[in-house]
Amino acid sequence: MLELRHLRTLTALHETGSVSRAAKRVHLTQSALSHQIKALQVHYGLPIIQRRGQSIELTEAGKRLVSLSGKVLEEIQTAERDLARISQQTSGSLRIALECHTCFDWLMPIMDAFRQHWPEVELDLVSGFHSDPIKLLEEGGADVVIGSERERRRGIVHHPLFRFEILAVLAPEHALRGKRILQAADFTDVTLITYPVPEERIDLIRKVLKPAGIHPQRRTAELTIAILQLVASQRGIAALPSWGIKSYVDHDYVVARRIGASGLWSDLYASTLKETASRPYLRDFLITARNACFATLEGIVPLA
Amino acid sequence: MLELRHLRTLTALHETGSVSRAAKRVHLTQSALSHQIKALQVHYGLPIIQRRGQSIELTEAGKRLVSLSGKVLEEIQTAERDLARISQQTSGSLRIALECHTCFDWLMPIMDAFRQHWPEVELDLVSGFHSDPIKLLEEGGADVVIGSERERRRGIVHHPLFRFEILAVLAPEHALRGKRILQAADFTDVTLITYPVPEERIDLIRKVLKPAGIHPQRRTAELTIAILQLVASQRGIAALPSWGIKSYVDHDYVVARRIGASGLWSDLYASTLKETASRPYLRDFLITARNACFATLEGIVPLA
DNA sequence: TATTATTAATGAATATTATTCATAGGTATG
DNA sequence: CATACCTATGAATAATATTCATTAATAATA
Repeated sequence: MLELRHLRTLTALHETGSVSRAAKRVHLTQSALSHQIKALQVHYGLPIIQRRGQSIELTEAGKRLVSLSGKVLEEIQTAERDLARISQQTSGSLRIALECHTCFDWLMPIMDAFRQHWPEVELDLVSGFHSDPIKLLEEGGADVVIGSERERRRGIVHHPLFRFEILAVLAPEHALRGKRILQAADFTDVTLITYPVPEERIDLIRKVLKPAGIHPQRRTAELTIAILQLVASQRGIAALPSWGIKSYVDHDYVVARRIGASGLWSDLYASTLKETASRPYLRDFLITARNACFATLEGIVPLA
Repeated sequence: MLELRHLRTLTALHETGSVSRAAKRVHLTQSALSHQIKALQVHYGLPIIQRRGQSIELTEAGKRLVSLSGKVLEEIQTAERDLARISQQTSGSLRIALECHTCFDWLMPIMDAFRQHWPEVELDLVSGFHSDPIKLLEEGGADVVIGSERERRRGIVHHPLFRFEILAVLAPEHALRGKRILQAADFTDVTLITYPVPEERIDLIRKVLKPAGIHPQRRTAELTIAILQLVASQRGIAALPSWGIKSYVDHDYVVARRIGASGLWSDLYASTLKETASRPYLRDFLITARNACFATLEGIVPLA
């Protein structure tokens, strides 16, 4: 018999186009999903997915179920928001401090949706840079910090968002374009174009260049698009999340290269005080954020 | 985590107003439902139901979930109809033969809904009386017979619908009104008002009066309301399903009395040929019919 | 008012079912 | 042609839902 678990699987399947990726998304094994799919197909006497070589494709029946799933899961979320409202603790503030510049891109639409769902909650972005953002939480200057730290600290909870890859971005005519993978040494004589944040905040420098003793020149820009313009016009190399540059790469405005053999990856967490973590609107924010990210950002991977 | 099973339980709970009755409806034990409810309440940190003496009441949270359930289950049914259409076998005929006169009352709205959901299926009522309605199926004169027989016959499947009680209906001033329960002997000198069908088709006669050797006078009428008019004007007693007369009893137009200590009950089945039974639109018809009946008719009980 | 019949809640035992593990076979890629 | 992916599958295991047995509470009945 059909259960919500199946619907959740279906959407994951639809969004990832692969059983194993979908499995990661719903925190199960590939085998579990395979069995689920099998059961559904037997139950309805219809194929739900179809192997397309390496990946899979949803059949007509599968797509119909995905559309069902979309509606149903959304209705459930709305209902659960109402339940949260019934149980009170529904008003409060959600001031978000962003450690990661590019996160603006995906955060905006989520914030818009959130404002609609939780009109009673005061939603804000905390601007400016903060050397110790976690301290902000403790001092009450913010309610959530979105960043990549996961330092264990009592009273603080780090909610995993996702893992993403940071790629080097070069002009299509750049001398290094021939290399499939860039190593630390390749950055010796280049100018690095970054957001205007301290060095410790830039993963490429902290995790790759500094350990290798390399200190390239830096030039900063506020906006992602500005950074890409500088890159395209040969002023230097940038290191940006794969999902932030996809459309530019697809249009050959710039090219992207992996950094190091297994790539440079970064994990994103939403950190809150323990007490904030239990607030229903915060939980809803996290669920929505994760869903939206997995639905829109390509190439990201779920975290434990 | 919320699953469809919980939603199905919730609606049953809502429609029956009792955990044990709801349990029967979804073919589980009372204990199972009690555990489900507990789990939900823990999960949402909210009470879902509230004891009101003997029976229960849904809390605000519970009602919200019921409304969710309604929407969701309906969407699922629509989706499953679409799946059936995808898998073909979607057209055909559904000619219904009615053994039970009163069934018109609940069947009509169901047929209307069915026509909308399955425009390709030819839907009809087979009129007239048939001494052996099952024969109709075998001869291809009908696709479903709704009646109370459950004679085992190869190639025929009997799908249980529900069990209902047949009550004696009297005028409020009738001499027998003082008795809580009527026995066979009470019918000795009364006129029985029935639909114009053979005696073998009238449960009261077949199961109660004939075994007791009592043969009361009969007078017939085509419509339920006509029968009730005759009863109200003291022309005799009728025996009708409890759900068919409820509103008349509530308005004191007539009074209803149980027949025999444990009541006179009748089971309703929808019988089809084995091959017809597997058609998706037939399955959908059965599910819809059962749901609609349990939602509208009071005092009916699920069958195995 | 005592008695009986119902009804719901609960903990422990059981049955069922989902999930994982281990593995095999298929398909791209270099 | 080897390697790295992917999916499918049967058996073993883990998880969980359900039942069983019992208690407490409430309503109906004598």
